[in-house]
This record gives sequence, structure tokens and C-alpha cells, in this order.
Amino acid sequence: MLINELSKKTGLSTHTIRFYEKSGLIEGKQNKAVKSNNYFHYDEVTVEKLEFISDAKSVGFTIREIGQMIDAWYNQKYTKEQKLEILDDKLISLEQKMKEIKEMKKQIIEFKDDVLNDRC
Amino acid sequence: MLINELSKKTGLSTHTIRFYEKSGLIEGKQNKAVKSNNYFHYDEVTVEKLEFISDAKSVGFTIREIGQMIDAWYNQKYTKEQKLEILDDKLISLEQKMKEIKEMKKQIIEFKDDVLNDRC
DNA sequence: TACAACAATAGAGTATGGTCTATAGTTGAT
DNA sequence: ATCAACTATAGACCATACTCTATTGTTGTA
Repeated sequence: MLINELSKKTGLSTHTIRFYEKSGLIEGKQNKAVKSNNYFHYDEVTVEKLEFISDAKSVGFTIREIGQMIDAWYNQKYTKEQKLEILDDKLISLEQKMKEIKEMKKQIIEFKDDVLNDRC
Repeated sequence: MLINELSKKTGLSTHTIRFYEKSGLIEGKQNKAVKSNNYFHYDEVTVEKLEFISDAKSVGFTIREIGQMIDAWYNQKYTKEQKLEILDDKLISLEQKMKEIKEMKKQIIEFKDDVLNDRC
């Protein structure tokens, strides 16, 4: 599919998709047989990747971190051990985020309690 | 205390503290009796606030959101009902973040499983 | 063949959240 | 009195992650 269809499937703008492509997160393929244009073609895996990118972004991962994860899963850039290390690293950082969120929840609940009891 | 001491107590640079002050998150007081300088003085509540700001930032809240929470707790800018609404709103967004993190964990664990079993 | 809708590329512009520099003045110990 | 260490203010600069504009070229339908 071309970028417009990819955009419609993922809900991301063509600008954003091109930005992710420039950032190395996804990669379209140009058909060398066609000489009249240099349009990029995208497959279903790219749709998957973009969905993953959106999810990963909303939990706070940076483009760089997301790139590492994509490389650890879809590409042959790393050895098996390196891949596992990267993914474990990300799992640890998610555990950390969870802990911080739980702490923040506690704190906000305390705030609420203070508001309810006119202690602030 | 002056800004340097505040900086040492919180681990935040004086620049960052001044940035937060400009952003309306904290507020020092100038001693009008002293006419030779216009130094700002900070209290223990400001230390607390800065610690809260650091925690809130690391769970992904924006400066604006953090400002709302601080206003909902420390200030009289909002009614009791508005304060509770703001805090509940933030609790909901934390629940959402938790859900997303759990999903992401699942996905990364699947990735790991694929790596371990040479499925990618 | 005209033309709307699409494509690629380069580069400018925006928002957020800092971070740093320059300047000018103040304080406190020696 | 000197001077290092502090203070305030203004504004420049930076990184991240987009977002938009301008330009040029292509495709497909009427």
C-alpha cells in the first residue's frame, strides 16, 4: 500500500509516518521495476509497527527506545542475547513506571482526602 | 532559604527552579523590609512541591497538569468540587497509564518469547 | 488532455521542557 | 576594600517529537 492508505489504516498523518521513517522506525520499499515514480510501498508489518509505536509512545518510550525494541524484534541488527537484554531492559523500566504511578496514585488520594476534610 | 539551598535540597538546578517558578508551579517571597536586594525566599512547602513536581514529571504529567494539581491542593484558586474533579481526573489518567503499561508489558513479553524461540 | 488527488523531498515552524549565557548587582568572609 | 560566591533578569539555545509549507513530479478518472 502507499502512504495515504497506511495513514488511513493507522490514524497517523503522512507527515508523522514520514517522520518515523526518517527516524528509522519503519521502512517502505521502492519498486525498482517502476521507473516513472519513486513511491514507497508499505506492508502489513508496517501497520503493526506503527500501532506498536503509538502504544509505546503513549507509555512514554522515546523514539530511540522504540527503535531499539523494533530492531530487537523485527530486525537482525542484534544477537539473540542483545535482543533479550534490550527487551528485559524495557520491561524493567515499565516496572519502574508502574511503581511510580502507584506512588503518585497514593499521593493524589491523600490530596483528595485533605481536600475532603478541609485540611488544605 | 535562598534558591541555592533549595537547589541543593531538591537536586534541581537553580535554572530549573526558576523555570518552574516562571511556569507558576512554585512561588518565592521577597522580603520587602530588605531594600538592598530582591532575593526570593523559599519555604519547606516549596521543597515538598518540587519533590512532587519531580515525581509527577516522571509519571508523564505535563507542567500544566502538575500546576493544576498543585493549585488543587495548595491554593484557593478552585472550589472544593473543582479540586476533587481535577484530582479525580488525574487518578483516571493514572489508571489509564497503568492499563497501557500492562498491555505494553504483555507485548514485550511476547516479543521476548519470539526471540527465545527463534520466531523472528 | 485536463485536473484533482496523490507522491517525494527539503526545510521551516511549533510546543514542551528545560539549559545556558550575559549582564548587573549583592553578600559575606578576609 | 577586595573578591569569591551568590542573586535576579532577559533572552538565546537545545533536544524531542512532531507539523506544516513549498516545490516538483505522478497517477488516474472524466
